[in-house]
Amino acid sequence: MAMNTLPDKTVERLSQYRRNLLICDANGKEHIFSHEIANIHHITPVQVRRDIMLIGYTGTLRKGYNVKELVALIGEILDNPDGQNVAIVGAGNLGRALMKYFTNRREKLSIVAAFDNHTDKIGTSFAGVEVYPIDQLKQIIKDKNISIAIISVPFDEAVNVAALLVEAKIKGILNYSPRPVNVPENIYLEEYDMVTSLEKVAYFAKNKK
Amino acid sequence: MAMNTLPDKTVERLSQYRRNLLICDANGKEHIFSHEIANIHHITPVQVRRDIMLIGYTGTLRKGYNVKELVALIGEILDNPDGQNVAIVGAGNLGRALMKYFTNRREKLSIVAAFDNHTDKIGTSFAGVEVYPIDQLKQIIKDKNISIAIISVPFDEAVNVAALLVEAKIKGILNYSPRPVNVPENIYLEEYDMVTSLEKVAYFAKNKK
DNA sequence: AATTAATTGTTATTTAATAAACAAAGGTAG
DNA sequence: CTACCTTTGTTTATTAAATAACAATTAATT
Ligand SMILES: NC(=O)c1ccc[n+]([C@@H]2O[C@H](COP(=O)([O-])OP(=O)(O)OC[C@H]3O[C@@H](n4cnc5c(N)ncnc54)[C@H](O)[C@@H]3O)[C@@H](O)[C@H]2O)c1
Ligand SMILES: NC(=O)c1ccc[n+]([C@@H]2O[C@H](COP(=O)([O-])OP(=O)(O)OC[C@H]3O[C@@H](n4cnc5c(N)ncnc54)[C@H](O)[C@@H]3O)[C@@H](O)[C@H]2O)c1
Repeated sequence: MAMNTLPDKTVERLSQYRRNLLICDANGKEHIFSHEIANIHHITPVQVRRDIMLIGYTGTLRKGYNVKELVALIGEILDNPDGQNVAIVGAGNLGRALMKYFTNRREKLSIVAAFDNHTDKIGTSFAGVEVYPIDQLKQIIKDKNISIAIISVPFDEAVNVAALLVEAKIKGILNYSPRPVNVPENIYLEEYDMVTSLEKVAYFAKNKK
Repeated sequence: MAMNTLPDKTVERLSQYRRNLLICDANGKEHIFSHEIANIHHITPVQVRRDIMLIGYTGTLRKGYNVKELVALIGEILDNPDGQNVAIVGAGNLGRALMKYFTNRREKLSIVAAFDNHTDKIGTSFAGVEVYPIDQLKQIIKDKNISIAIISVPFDEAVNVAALLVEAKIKGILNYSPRPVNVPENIYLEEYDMVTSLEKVAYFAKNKK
C-alpha cells in the first residue's frame, strides 16, 4: 500500500490536489472530474488520472472522484500516521514568516522548535514556536523527535548548519538558503532558491510580447 | 546572441552558477573547472559543461573557465541590459521578508513598489520600498515601468490580484500563494508553493533509514 | 619526442515526465 | 433497444532532461 516509489512530480501534485480538494469539500462539492482538477492546476486531465491511478484510487464513471475519499487516500499516501515534527534553523525574517505560516496548517506536520545563535532571538517565540540556542540542536531534535528541518540561515552558515543536522540524524532537509549543502544519501534534501526563481521569471519575461 | 530558447532547467542552473561564481571571484579565484562548479551544486561536470556550451562560452583547456568572463556572459544572457523593475503584491510576512531580502541584491532587478489593501500597510515602507494602495496598481506599474510581479497575498485573493496584473500588462509573475492562477500565454508564470515543498520532504523523509 | 593525464566540447544514449490514443463502462436520448 | 456521448483507466508515443561516451587538445613527464 505504501506505494514506495511515487515519482517526484506526482508527489508534488498530490499535495497540491489535496489542498484544493479540501477547499472544494468545504464548499460542499462531493464529486469532481479529472478535467476539473486539471483546470485548477493548469495541467491535462490525463496527468491527473495518471497520478490518481498511481496511488490506486478509482473514481466512478460519469461522476468522477469522491472528494472526501480522494483527500483521505492522499493523506494515507503522503502523511505519516503518527505525524512528523519539524524544526526551523534560523529565526530571521524568512524563518519567522514560515513559523507563522505553517503553524496549524497540517495536522500531521508540526513545527515544534526553532534554533538561532543570536541572543536577541533565543528565548523568544513566534506563533507558539520557541527559539532555542543552536548548541542545543542535537539534544532537542532527539528529545522532540524531530525528523525534518528547514534551513533559513544566511548563506555562509548553511553548510555548518547542515553538518549539525546530519550529526543529529535528521531525515529530511528543506534548504532555503542559496548555498547548496551536502548531505549523505540517507537524508532527503530539497533546495529552493527564491532569487533563482525571480531571475528565471525575469529571463523568460524579457522575451515576452 | 539572445539564445532565445535556453531550457528551463539550464536557466535555473545558470542563475545558481553565477551566484556562486561571484563568491569565488570575491575570494580571488580567477579560473574554475567544470568539476569544481559541479561539486558546489551536486551535479555532474558534464551537466555544467553542457549548460556552458549552450550559452556559447568556451573555457581554456587545463585552466578551466575564467570566472569573471563567465559571470559577465551569464549576465548578458540572463539580465536585461536596461534592468527590470519588480513589484510585490501583498505586504504581509512573506512580502516584507522578500522586500528586505531582494533589495540591492541584483543590479538589474529592482523591487520598486509594493501593493496592499490594508490601511495599516499602505503608506509604510520596508527596506526603502513604499507600499501603495492596490487600486493604484495599474497606474504605478505603468509609471514605474514594472514588468514583473510577485504575488504574496492570501490564497483567496490570488486570482483577483492575477487578473489585475494581467490587465496592467505585466510580463512575468512569480506566484507564492498556494492557489494556482490563470494567465494568458504571453505572460510568463512561475508558481511555487512552500507547503508542497515541505510535504514532499516529509513524504520522502518518511521512507528513509 | 613520445607518452600519459587532465580537461574541454559535442554527440549519442538513457531515463523521466508529459501527452496522446484508445478501449471499457455505463448513463442518456432517440 | 440501440446508438451515442462522457468519462475513466491504461497503454503507447513524444518530448525534455540527464547521463554517458568519446574525440580533441594541451600541459606535464619520461
Ligand atoms: N527573507 C527572504 O525573503 C529570503 C528570500 C530568499 C532567500 N532567503 C534566504 O533565507 C535565509 C535567511 O534569510 P533571512 O532574510 O531570514 O535572513 P535573516 O538575517 O533575517 O535571518 C537569519 C537568521 O539566522 C540566524 N543565524 C545565523 N547564523 C546562524 C547559525 N549558525 N545557527 C543558527 N542561526 C543562525 C541569525 O541570527 C538570523 O536570525 C538566507 O540564506 C537567505 O538567503 C531569504
Ligand atoms: N509566510 C510564509 O512564510 C508563507 C509560506 C508559504 C506560502 N505563503 C503564502 O504567501 C502568501 C502571503 O503569506 P503571508 O504569510 O505573507 O500572509 P499575510 O497575511 O502576512 O500577508 C498577506 C498580505 O496581503 C494583503 N492583501 C490581502 N488581500 C489583498 C489584495 N486583494 N490586494 C493587495 N494586498 C492584499 C494583506 O493586507 C496582507 O498584508 C499566502 O498566500 C501564503 O499562503 C506564505
